[in-house]
Amino acid sequence: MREYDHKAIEKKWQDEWTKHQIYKTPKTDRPKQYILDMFPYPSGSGLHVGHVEGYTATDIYSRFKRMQGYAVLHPMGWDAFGLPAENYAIKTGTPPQTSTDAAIVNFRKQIQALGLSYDWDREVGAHNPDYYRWTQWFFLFLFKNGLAEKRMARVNWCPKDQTVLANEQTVSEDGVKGVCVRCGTPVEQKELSQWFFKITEFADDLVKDLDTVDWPESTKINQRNWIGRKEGVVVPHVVSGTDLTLHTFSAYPAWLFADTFIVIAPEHPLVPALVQGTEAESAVMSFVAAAQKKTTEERGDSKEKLGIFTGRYAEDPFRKGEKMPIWIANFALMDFGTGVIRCSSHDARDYEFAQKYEIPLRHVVGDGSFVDAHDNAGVLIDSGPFTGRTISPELIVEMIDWMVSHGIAERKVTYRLRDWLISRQRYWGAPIPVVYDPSGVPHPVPEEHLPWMLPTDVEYQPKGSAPLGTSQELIERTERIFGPGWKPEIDTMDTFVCSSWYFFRFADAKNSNAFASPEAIAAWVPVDLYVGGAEHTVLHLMYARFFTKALKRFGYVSFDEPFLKLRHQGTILAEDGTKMSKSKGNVINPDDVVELYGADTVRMYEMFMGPLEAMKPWNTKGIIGPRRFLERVWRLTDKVGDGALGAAEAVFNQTIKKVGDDIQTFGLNTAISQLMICLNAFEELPVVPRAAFETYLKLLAPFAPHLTEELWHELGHTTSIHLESWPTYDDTKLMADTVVIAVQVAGKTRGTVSVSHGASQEQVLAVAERDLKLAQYLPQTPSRVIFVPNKILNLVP
RNA sequence: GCCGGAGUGGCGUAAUGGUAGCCGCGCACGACUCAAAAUCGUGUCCCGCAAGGGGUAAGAGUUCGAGUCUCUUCUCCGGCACCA
Repeated sequence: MREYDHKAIEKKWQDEWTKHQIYKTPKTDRPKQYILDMFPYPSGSGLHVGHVEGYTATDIYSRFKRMQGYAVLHPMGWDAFGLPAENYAIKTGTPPQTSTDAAIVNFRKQIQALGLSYDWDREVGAHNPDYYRWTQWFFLFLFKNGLAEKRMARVNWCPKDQTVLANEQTVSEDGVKGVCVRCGTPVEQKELSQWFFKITEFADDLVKDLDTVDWPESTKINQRNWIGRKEGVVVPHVVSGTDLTLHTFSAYPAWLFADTFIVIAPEHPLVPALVQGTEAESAVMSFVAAAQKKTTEERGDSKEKLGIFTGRYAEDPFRKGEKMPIWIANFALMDFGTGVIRCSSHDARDYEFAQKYEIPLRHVVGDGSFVDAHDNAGVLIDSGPFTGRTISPELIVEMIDWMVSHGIAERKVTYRLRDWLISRQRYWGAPIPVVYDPSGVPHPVPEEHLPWMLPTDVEYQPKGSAPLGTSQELIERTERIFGPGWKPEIDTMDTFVCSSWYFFRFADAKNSNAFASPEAIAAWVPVDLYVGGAEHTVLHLMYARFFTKALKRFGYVSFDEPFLKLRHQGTILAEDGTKMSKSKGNVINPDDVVELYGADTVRMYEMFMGPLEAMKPWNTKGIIGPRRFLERVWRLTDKVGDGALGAAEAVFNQTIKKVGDDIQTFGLNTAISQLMICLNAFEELPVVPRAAFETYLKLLAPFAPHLTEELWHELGHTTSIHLESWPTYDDTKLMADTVVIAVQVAGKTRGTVSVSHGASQEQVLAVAERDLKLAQYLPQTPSRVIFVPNKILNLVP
C-alpha cells in the first residue's frame, strides 16, 4: 500500500494552495470574521513552538469559519522594528534592515511550511516606509489633537543600551524590577525632554469598556490593576507660618479623623519652599538629594522607612486648632495621588514610620491594637460627628458629603496609569516626524513629507545620544525642506506605537491615501478573535485600545474596542518543566519536528497537548500519538466503500457535533480526542461508508489540512476540501440505540443495566430487578426514586 | 501582603452536579517475524484470589448523588505591590 509521505504531500499542497489563492480574503458580502494573531517580532532565531501553538489555533478557527460560510480575514505581518536587530548591528555592523529582512524571509518560510492559511497579499512589516509613514501619521494625528506633547520628565535610563525606557520596560522577563527589560542592567533616573502620548485622558474608558469585551477575566483584572483607578478625596492643608497649601489624597475617607501627621515625597516640588529659611533646610535638602539619587531598584529593594522632619506643621481641617507635623518620607511616591499623604495608626506603613520616629498616634476604631483601614470595617470613635457610627459603604458616602459641604475636602479620582513615554534614543524604529525651528520650537513634519524616512547613514554604536543625530542626510534634508537652522527630532518611537494600530492596516494593507479606508475599517474591524501570549496582557493591549479610543473620539471609527474576543496561548515548557531558553539548550525547533513528522502531526500534537491557555511541557515521545492517528486515517482509505455505519452511527454524529462545538469554544484538545474516538469506531467496521469518511475528512481538515486534502483528491474530488461546507449532524442519531444506565442505591453505584435508549423508569427498574447481582441491593420500598433518563436510576431506601 | 488561576494514574489530560480516569504517551503480555522495527490484539488508579472495599491536595458542609457547589487549611503558578 502507498506510504504516508508527509514531505511530498505537504509541499505539493502548499504549492497548490498558493497557486490557486484559496485563502485570499473575500469581499464582505456575507458575515465576516477577522481572526488575528499578535504579529511576531522576526527574531534571528526563528519561529518557536509557542508561535506554532497560537498560529495553529487561529488557523483551525479560520478554516472552520470559512467552511461555515464566513468571509474570513486572517493576515500575518511583522513587528519588525526593535532592539535585537539594532544590538546585532552594533555587534556585527550588519544593518538592521538586512538582518530583519533575512529573518522575515525565514519566518515566512517556516510559517508556510506549517500550512497556515494566511492571506499573504495583506502582509505588512512595521519597518517598511509604506507602513511607518502611517505610524508617523498617527503621531501627527495625536499631536494635532493635543494627545501628544513634549515635556521634561524624570525617565528611566538604561546606561548599557543608552536609551530611555517606559516604566513597563524596567521589569525583566523573570520579574526583576528596576532593570532594563532587554539587557537586565539596573535602570538609572535622568531628567530629559521627551514625547508623551496622553493615554491617561482615556483612563476611565479604558477601565469601563473592559466590561464590554470577551477577554480572559485575569487579563481584564491585570488591565484594571495597571490603570489603578481609585476614588477618594483630596484634602487641602494650610501650612502654619507660610502661605503654602498641601493637598493630600485619601482612598479611605472614613479614617481621616485618625490622622496625626503628614508625609511628603522627597521629589515634591513644594519641598524647597517648605523648608526655605528654616533650621531644617540643609538637613532636609541633603536628605532629598540622597533620596533622588537612588535608582528605582534601590528604592524598591529596601523597604526601610526613612524620613526627616521638616520643622513645619499643617493645620488639621478635621480637628480645628490641632497641628500635624510634616515629614519627608521615602515611601511617599510623587507618582501616585498628590505626593502628600495624611498618615495614621491604621496603616501598617504609616504605623511603622511613626514608631520609628516616635510620632504620636491615635486610633478611631478598636481598642488601640492595630486595625487596618483597608478593611473599612469597625465602629468609629473620636471621629467628630461620626463617632459611634459603623463603617459601611453608605457611611463613607455620607462622610464624603459632609467633608465636601464643610469645605474640608473634594472628591477626586486618581490613577496609577501614567502617560505613555514614546521617545527612544534608538535607531531601529519609526522616526518621530517632528522638526525644530531655530529657536527650538517643535513643528510637525507636514503630511506631504511622509514617510519621514529613517536615514541609513548612521553610526550604530551608542554614544549617549540618539544615533539619528549622526546622520548627515537627515540634517541636510531638514534644512533643505524647512530652512537653515532647522533641526530634526532624532529620537524614534517606541515599537509599541507600531503595534498599536497594525490591525487596522490589515483591513486595507495597500492603501496609500490612508492608514485604512473608512469602508475597509467598517467592513472588517474590530477584530473578532485575537490570540497571543499572555505576556501582552498589559502593554500592547492597553496601547492598542488607547489608539482605538483616540480614533473614536475624533470620528475615524465607530467602535470603542479593537479586540472583541481575546484568548491567550499558554507557554510551552521544555521537557523538564522549565522554561525553554537558549542558554539551557532545551529549545525545541519546530523545523526539526516538522521535518521528522510533518506539519499536520506537529499541528495536531500541539493542539492535543492540553487546553490552549494552559502552561504545558513538551514531550517528544508524545508526538508519536498524533502521528499514528494520521497514519491510521491514511490507511482507513482502504476500507472505504459501500456499507452501513451500523454501530458507529451515534459516535459519528456525536463527532460532527462535538468537533464543531469544541472548535467554537477552543476545546481543540477534546475535539482531537473525539476525532480519535470516531476513528476507533470506524476501524471496528468491515467497511467505512464513503459519505461518512468524506464527512470525517472535512472535520479533520482544519487540523490536518495537507493529509485531508490528499485523501480528498484520492477519493476523486478535483476541488479543495478547504472550500467545502462544514458538515451537519443528525440530531436524532446522537444517542446509540442501547444505553448503559448506572443503578444506584442511596447514591452508591451498585451496577449497570443495558436498556434501549429512552427507556422509562419502570422499564429500567424491571431490568435491574431481573439482574441477580443487582437485585440483592435494591430496597423493597424505596422512600425516593431519582431517575435521569439514559443516565442513572437511584433508589433511596 | 493583595488580586486571579490551578491541584485528578508513571506522564499530558478528560468528565451539562449523575458509573472518576475518556483520548493519547509510557509500560506489560500476546500475535506477526529467523530476528528487530512497524503494525495489530489484550491489560494497565490502589488493596484484594475473589466477593468487595478505598480513591480526584487535607478537612468540614449542602445534596438522593460532589472532581464539579459552599466554607476552612495547605501547596503550586500568574499578576500587582512602600499605591496613601
